[in-house]
Amino acid sequence: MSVDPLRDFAGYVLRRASAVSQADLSGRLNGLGLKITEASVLVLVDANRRMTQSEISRMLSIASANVTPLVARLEERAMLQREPIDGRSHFLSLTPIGRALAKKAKAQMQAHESELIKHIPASRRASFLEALLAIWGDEDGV
Amino acid sequence: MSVDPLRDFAGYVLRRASAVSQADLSGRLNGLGLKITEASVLVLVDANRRMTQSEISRMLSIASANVTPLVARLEERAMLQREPIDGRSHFLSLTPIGRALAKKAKAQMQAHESELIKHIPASRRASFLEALLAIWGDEDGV
DNA sequence: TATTGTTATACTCTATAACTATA
DNA sequence: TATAGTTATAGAGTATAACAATA
Repeated sequence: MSVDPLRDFAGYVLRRASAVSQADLSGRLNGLGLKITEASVLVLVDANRRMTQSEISRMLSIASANVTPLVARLEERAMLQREPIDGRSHFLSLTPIGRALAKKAKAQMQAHESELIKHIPASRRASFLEALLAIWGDEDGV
Repeated sequence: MSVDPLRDFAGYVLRRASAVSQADLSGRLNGLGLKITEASVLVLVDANRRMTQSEISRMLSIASANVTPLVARLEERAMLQREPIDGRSHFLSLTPIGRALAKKAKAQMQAHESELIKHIPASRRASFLEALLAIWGDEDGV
């Protein structure tokens, strides 16, 4: 049998765990015809009125150049509307179709979540989440 | 300010933490002219004699179709050698150049690791790693 | 001057199908 | 039949530069 020196690195294990997790979520959302980023945008816009693309860009850390085609595609599919507020910005809102999908997407995220944390003793879930947030939070440092 | 309902999902936070972590490691390896997957292969082959591409494929969960160009590029750059063992398999080994780079890559991974776990209280590191391994491990479930 | 949004482009990683050759 | 490796191709996500319009 072979040795895996990478298993000793939390960074590597984090990467692999994230890949497994994403594959699961991706499969669940596939049934709704949504990619992970698309579902994220729907859930985010559903929870906030008066969101702009630049806010999505900042909150999801997606380069604004990549938000444009993402939002455009959701608009094409009649899930989302754009209402001009000044000459350059638009408020985003969901259509009834978009709201229904956001709800279903969130349900899939919840189901995914349940499967995920099932593998962690209940007493350790809080500190697990805390650790992940600490790593995420230090975006200019880690 | 806007609400972020995604922050409540461990799966989402896991994804974001992994992205931040990978960006850091990627930057460190960039100084060596290596991508994360390339460095992973070098470290893995360095730690094991008689590794084949299919073993790399399984251990790193990289589709064999993607291992071919990855290994080919390392061979082109004189970091790695392939020795035929039967008509279809090859044992991989590092050249002196590859070994030197593997060592440097591992040092960067260690440095990355130190930065990463700095954000987690020492008493919680073990259970954090355990949780990630549990998520990773259940590849046919989560 | 800074911000919003856009276009074009390229890179990294991953995924699948179809194939050859060998065991 | 199963395995090792290859080729071609496509998709998802991310990144940057250059730009127009607006604040």
